[in-house]
Amino acid sequence: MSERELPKAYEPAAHEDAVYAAWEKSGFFNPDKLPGDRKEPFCIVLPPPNVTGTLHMGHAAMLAIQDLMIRFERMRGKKALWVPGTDHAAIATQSKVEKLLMEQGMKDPRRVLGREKFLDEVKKFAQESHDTIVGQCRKMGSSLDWSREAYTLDEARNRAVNRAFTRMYDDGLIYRGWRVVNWDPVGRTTISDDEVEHKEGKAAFYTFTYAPEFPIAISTTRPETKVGDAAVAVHPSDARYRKYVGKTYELNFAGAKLKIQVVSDDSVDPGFGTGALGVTPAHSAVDADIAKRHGLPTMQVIGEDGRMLPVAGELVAGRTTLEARAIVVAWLRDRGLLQKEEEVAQNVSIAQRTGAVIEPLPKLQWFVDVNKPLRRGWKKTTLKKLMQDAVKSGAVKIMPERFAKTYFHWIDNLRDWNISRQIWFGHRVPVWYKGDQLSVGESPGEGWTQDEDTLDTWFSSGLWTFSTLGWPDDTADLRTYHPTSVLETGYDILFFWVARMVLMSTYLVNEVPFKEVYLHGLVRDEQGRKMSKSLGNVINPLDMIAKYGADATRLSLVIGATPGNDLKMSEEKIAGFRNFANKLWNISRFVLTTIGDRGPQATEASRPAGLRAYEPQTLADRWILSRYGEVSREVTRLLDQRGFSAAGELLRDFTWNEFADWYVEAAKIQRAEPGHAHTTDAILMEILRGLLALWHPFMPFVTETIWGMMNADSSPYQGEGKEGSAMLMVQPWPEGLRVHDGGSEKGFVAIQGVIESIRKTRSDFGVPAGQMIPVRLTASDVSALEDHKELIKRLAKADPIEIQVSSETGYGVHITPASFVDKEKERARLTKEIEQLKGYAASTEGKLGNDEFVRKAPEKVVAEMRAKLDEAKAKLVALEGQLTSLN
RNA sequence: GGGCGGCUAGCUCAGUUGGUUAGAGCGUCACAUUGACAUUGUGAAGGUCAGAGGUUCGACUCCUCUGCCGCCCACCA
Repeated sequence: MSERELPKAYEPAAHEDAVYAAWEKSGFFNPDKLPGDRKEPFCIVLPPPNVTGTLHMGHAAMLAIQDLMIRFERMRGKKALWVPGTDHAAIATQSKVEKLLMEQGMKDPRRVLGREKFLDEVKKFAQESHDTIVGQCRKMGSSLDWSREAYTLDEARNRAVNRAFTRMYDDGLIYRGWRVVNWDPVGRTTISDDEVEHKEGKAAFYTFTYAPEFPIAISTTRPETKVGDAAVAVHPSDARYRKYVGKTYELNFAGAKLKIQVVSDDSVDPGFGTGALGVTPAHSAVDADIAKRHGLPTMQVIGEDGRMLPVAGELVAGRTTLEARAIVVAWLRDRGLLQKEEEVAQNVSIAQRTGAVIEPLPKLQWFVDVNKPLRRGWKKTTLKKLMQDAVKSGAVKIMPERFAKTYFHWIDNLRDWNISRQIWFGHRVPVWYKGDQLSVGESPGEGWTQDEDTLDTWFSSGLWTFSTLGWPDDTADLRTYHPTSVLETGYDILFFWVARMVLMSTYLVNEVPFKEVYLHGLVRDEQGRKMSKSLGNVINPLDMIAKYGADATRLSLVIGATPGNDLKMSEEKIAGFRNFANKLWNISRFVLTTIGDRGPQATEASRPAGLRAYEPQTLADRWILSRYGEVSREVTRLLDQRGFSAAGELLRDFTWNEFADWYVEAAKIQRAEPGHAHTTDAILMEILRGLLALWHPFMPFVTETIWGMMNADSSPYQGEGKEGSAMLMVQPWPEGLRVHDGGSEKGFVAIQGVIESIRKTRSDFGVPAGQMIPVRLTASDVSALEDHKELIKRLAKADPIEIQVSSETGYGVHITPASFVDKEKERARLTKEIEQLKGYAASTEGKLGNDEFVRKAPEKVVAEMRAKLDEAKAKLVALEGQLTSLN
C-alpha cells in the first residue's frame, strides 16, 4: 500500500457515515443474522429517550457504554441484541408542545384544538423528535437492531399496556378511588409522588384561633385552606386539650360556616406549634388520613384551577389561593385572632415537568396497590415484597452496590401509585363505562364510553424489557432474551423506571427484567455544573462528533467515568482522545505503509484473534508478545466486570507507551536485519490487529476504518459486492496470546532501563555522558545487552556503547565516552539520589528488623522488600562510587 | 428530620479483599525532533491521601468523631 493513500491524520468525518452504512447493510446488528453458531444471548434494551427533543451528552454516554458492552459481547460470540426505542413521555411531551403552541400565540391549545387535533400536533412533534434521535444514535455508532425498534406508544406496546392493566385490575391490584392527590394546576393533571420535587423556601407561619369562642389555637402556613377544616386534632396524652376532646363547635371563619370537632389522634406531635392541628381533609394527605379515622366530612374548597370554590364563602370565592390567604390573614388580624406570625423554612412541592406549585386535591383516580397481599406460588407476597426480593436475592445486581440501599429505602416509603393522568397524550385507561357498569380491557361494544384519562408514562415504560420482546405473546425473542442481561441507565431514574420495571416484570412475567443494573452518573460541565440552556454550558454531542469524531467523543464519556459518579466533561478532554485516535491511526499507517509491500504473507501469517503461536526471535519480540497477552487478558477481565474506564486506560497505556513507543521503535531497527524482518513484521501486524479488535468496542469507527484498509481487497465498504463478515465488528475477540516460557522477555525490560538511563543522562547534561549506569542485571541480561547493542545505540542515540559489568557490585553498564559538562550539577543529582535511597534503605531495614512484621506479613511481601533493599544497597554503592570518582 | 456519596498533584480523577518509595490524563516548565504521528518524543517540578483519635507489625484503604461540599428521600401541620 502506498503512503499516498493514507492521509497523515485520521479524518473521522471522511469515514464515519460510510462505515455505519456498511454495518447496517451487513445486518449484523440483528443477532439472527450474525455469523457462526451462537448460543448464549446477551441483551440490552435501550432506555428509550423521550421524544421531547434532541439527545444530550447524557444520552451519548449511555449509548457509548451500551454499545461498548454489546460490541464486546458480540465479538465474544454471543447473540448480542440491543433493542432501540423511544418514549412518548406523556406529560413531558404534551407540555412541551403546549408551550410551543402558546409561544406561537395560541392561548389555550387544548381548548382551541380539541383532543384529536391537539394530539395530531403532539404526534407530529414526537415524530420529528424521534427522527432526530434515531439519526443521532447512528452518528454515535450505536449498533442497535433497528429491525426491532419500538415505541412506548405504538400498537404493540398498547396491547401490552392493556393486558397489564387488565391483569392487575382482575387481581385487585389496580383500583379506582377518591384520594387526596398531587394536582398540577398548570399541567391540569394529577401526578405521582415521585414526580413531585421539593424546593426549599420560606413561608409565613400563622398561629391563630378560628373564632373568639374557639378555645384552641392552631398553626398553619396555609390559612386559606382552613375554610375547609372539619376538626382540630390533638395528641391523646396532651393534658392541655383533653377537656375539649369530643366537643363540636359551630363557628364562622372568614365567611365560611365551619363545624369543628376536637378529636384526639396519635399522629399529632404535641411539641409542634400549639400542639393542635387544624384538619383540612380535602387539601392535605395527612389530614385526609386523620379524617378517615374519625369519620370526618371532606369539603373541597380549592378548585382545579387553583382558585377558591364558592363553598369557601363569599369572602374568598373565586380568588387564587395566594389572594385568599391575604384576605384570611387580614380577617384574622382585624378580629385580633392572629396570635403569631413567624417566618419558617418550608419545602414547597413543585411539579417536576411544569414547575407548578402542587395543590393537594381530592380526586377519583386509578391506583396500583403496592401493599395488597397476593399469592405467588406457595407464599403470600405483595408488589413491594416482589420488588425487594428481586434485589435481596441477588437476582438483580445493582452497580454500584450502594444504590441498593437507596432502592430499598424508596420501597419502604412507597405508597399506592397514582397511574391516571388527565392529559391526552398517552395510553388511554382501558376502562369502559355504560351507566353504572364498568368493563376493563377491550371495548365491550356499542354504547360504552372509554375513561377520559391516560396512564402515567412510567406504566408503559415499566413493561419495556418484555413489551419490546413481544409480550403478551409468547415469542421466541421473549424466551431467548428475557430476562435481559444488563440495564444501563442514569441513577436519577432508579425509582421512576428501574424499580417500576422490577415491579411489572416480576408480577406480570414472573421474571426479573434484567440481571444487572449499571448506573451511570450525570454528565456535567468542567466546573461540575449541570448542563443547561440557561447557563449556556451545554456541549452538544453532535458538535463534538463533527469536530473530533464519534470515537473521541465516546472515549471521553467512557474513560474516567465510574458507575454512579458524575462525569465532568470538557472539550479539551475530547480533543485529548482525538489525539489518541490519531495515534492509533498513525501506528497503523506505519505498519501498513512499511510492511504493506510484503502484506500478503504478513496478513496470512496472522489472524485477528486466537493468535497462533509465534517464534519470537528477539527480546523485544518476546517482551511485546508477553505484554500483549497480559494486557488482552486483563482488558477482557475488566470488561467482563464492567470496568470500562480501567480497561480503556490499560489499553491506551499499552498501545501508546509500550507498543508504539517501544516495540514499534525497536521494530524499525529489527526489521532492517534480514533474519528478523519477517517475524517482526508478522508481530507488528498481529498485535495491531489484536489492538484494533480490543479497541473496537470503544472506538468502532476508526478501528473498522483501519481494518478495512488492512484488508483492502475485501474491504466491506470500499469495494463492490464484498462480504460483510470480513468486518472487524464480527471478528472474534482476542483472548490473549500464550507465550513460551515467560521470564526471558524480562531482558528487554533491562534494555529499556539502560536506554532510559542514557536518555535521562542526556537530558540532564545535554551530551552523551560517560558514567556507570546502575541497572539490576542478571547474567543473561548482560548477554542480552551485548546482543542488543545496536538497538540500544539507536534508541538511546548513544554511540559508541560499551557494556561492562562492575567488579564491585556485579551490576551496571558503562557508556563511553565520559565527559560531563557540569560536575556540580551531577554532584547535586547524585547526592540527592543517594539521600533518597538511604532514607528508603533505612526505613526498609527498620521494617525488616521488626520480628513481628517478618512473622506476620505475607512471605511474598517480605521477600520482595528484601530483594528491593538489596538492589537499593547495590545501587547506593554504585552511586557513591560515582560520586567519589567525580571528585 | 432520615439516608447516601465526595474530600488523593494546579485541574479532572484511579487506587480491586490493609502490604515495597501513592498513580494516570490534562496543565506547567526544560530539552529534543528532516520519514508513522507537532494531534509528536524525552524528562522535571508538584501530594504530611480534609482533620483528630482508634485497631494493626503495617492504614489512602477498616472503626469512631469532627469539618466542609454535593445528592437523594421525607404527609411536622
